[in-house]
Amino acid sequence: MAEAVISSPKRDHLMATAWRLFYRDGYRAVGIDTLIAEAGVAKMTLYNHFASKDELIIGVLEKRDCELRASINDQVNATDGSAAEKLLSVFDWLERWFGSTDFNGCAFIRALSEYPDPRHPIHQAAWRHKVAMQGALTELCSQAGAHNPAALANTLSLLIDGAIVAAQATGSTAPARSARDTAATLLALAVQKPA
Amino acid sequence: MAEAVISSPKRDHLMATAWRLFYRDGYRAVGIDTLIAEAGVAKMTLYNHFASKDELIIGVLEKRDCELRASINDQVNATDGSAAEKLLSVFDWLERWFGSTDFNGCAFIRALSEYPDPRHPIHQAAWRHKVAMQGALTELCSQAGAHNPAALANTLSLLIDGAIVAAQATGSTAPARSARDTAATLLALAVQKPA
DNA sequence: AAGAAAATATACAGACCTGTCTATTTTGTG
DNA sequence: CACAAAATAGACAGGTCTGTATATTTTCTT
Repeated sequence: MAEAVISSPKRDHLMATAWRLFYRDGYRAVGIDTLIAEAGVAKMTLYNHFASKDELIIGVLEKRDCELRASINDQVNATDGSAAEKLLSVFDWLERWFGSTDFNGCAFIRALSEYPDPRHPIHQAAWRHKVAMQGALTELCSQAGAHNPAALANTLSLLIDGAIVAAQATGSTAPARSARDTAATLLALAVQKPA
Repeated sequence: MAEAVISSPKRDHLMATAWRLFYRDGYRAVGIDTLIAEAGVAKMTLYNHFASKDELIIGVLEKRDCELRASINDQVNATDGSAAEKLLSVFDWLERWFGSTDFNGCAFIRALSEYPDPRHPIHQAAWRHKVAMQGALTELCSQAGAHNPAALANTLSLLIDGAIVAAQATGSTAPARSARDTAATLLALAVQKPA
């Protein structure tokens, strides 16, 4: 018995294919027929695992949210040195991401773009990811000794999202370096000064 | 004779309606039939003025690019005070924008999101806007006395785009304030120090 | 008022969209 | 082996999509 239904090979394979196509081409741009053809799966298999395309998109985003945060966490844990160095290593992670061959911007920013209505469940799923990321960043800022960790995390979030957009627009990894340098400056100020 | 075709009432009206719908709902989400119904115009009128939906989108983006830069320019010129204050007034402009009822994120970031292929003409039109904005920002940074105006403008761009994304995700104007505060700090450092 | 240009309504092509239904085959388990 | 669950192919419904064709009417200019 054990939980059942929560995971199955077909379902996982469907989610992996969906992620790849949605991230490459966009959510509205990829149709169900394209998706199942690429996954090599019958249409009813998809609709037995997901109630609708929107549910599939939300599932993909939630899975990506988990993986992303786990990956960043690994990077931080693998970084030796001070809490400040750990925090800044997030920007090294960014730089590697920007340089990867399939980098195509942030799936969550793109979801916000394609589903701008705040009441739309996909919009909300993307928003939840942003909140979770801010929370993780705040924790890192706190450990790095910032006097106002939430405020610093908030500002670093702006830098990160801005860098992602710039990297997507230009195809360069340089924005990660700019963001990292600025983050280092801001962190130094946030540790010494209360505001 | 005089130039002809470059502007006409129908064409302008079509572009205005297209802008409103595309910005509200997304580029792929709005169909031609919806568009012409909303504009109260025959389909052939649209296709006599624009070769395709993509051309219409590009036209809308280019018009928006002009208007946006003109609006920011007005804000800067209307701001009395030092060059630094003029530069920072861009963030006041942002805050007003975020607070406007029809704010829905950045049309260009959303275009990048929906048309991720760098070879796509819509993607390229959005990219051109980003370049133009950086140029204008660099000029302002230079006048404000930054030792490396391009570098500062680059960083401020990250803050601005990050703030736009955050404002879109949360529906709050607060990111403009965070970005402004950080910009003020960075500007002060960039004026006194060479790097 | 006459002729040219622009805009109109309408139908159409051909493709794609999400989601459902059914009947059959495969797969996994006791 | 036998039974049940899962996956399959394929058709189908009812829309929507972009773009074209055509024939008519309106608008502008001279």
